Amino acid sequence: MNLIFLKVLKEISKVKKENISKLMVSFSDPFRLEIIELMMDGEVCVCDIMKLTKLSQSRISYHIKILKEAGLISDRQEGRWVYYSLNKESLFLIKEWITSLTDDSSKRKRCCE
Amino acid sequence: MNLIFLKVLKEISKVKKENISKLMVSFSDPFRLEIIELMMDGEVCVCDIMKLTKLSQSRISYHIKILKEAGLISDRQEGRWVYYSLNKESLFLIKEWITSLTDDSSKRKRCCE
DNA sequence: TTGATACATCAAAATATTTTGATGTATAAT
DNA sequence: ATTATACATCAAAATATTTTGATGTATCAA
Repeated sequence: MNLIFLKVLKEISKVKKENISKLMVSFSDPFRLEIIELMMDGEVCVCDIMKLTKLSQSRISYHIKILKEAGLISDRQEGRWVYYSLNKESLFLIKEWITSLTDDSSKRKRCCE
Repeated sequence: MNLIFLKVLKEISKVKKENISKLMVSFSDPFRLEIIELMMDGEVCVCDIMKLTKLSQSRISYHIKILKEAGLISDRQEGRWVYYSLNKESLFLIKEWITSLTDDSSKRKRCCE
């Protein structure tokens, strides 16, 4: 493995980490969690979310934007409506990352004196 | 199933949701992600984290506190040192929740007109 | 073409989180 | 007893996120 290859590898893991970070941020707001949970049952439009949560329209749009930029949801326009749904791949990415955290660690100590 | 039982169930799911929410918040900061990843390899003390990340001591303590309050990490004192490690159960809880998001949904539409 | 609906975007205000530097507490070594 | 180390806590400042209300754009129906 040469230096350039290692650099590329590092870059990839950095990108992935940034992905993870954005995904996690998108989970970090209780209203976004609510919206996400609504999407469990399939596609929803903003108007659905408005009815089911009593959040204001622009507030929902704001949170939707965060979710979209994190790559957690996809959208599909149909006439005046925009339908949003969860991206399974993103969820899989997170699950993978969390799994990597629990994978049998060496339990080595690093500390100090 | 009577009403009280349903109420209790709902309460439990609310508590769980609050747990999830806190856990997610604890993942939402890039420095906390770094700290978490350091713990993958086993226990670490604040001094380890200082050496490995160049974050200031009080800054690390702050983030540690967030992680602890979310129930994501445990601590164990040994003389002057405090060793922190990941709680596998919490990670499992998140994984479970994320899995529930992907579990085959009915794809029903709710919308509008 | 006019008006209504669905949603996005924007800037300002409100609110929350994070960082910093100082100080506090406990343990341990001299 | 004094000093040094490891870490926690605090209040103030810096920074980031969220909410609000107004306005903009596209689609559709009358």
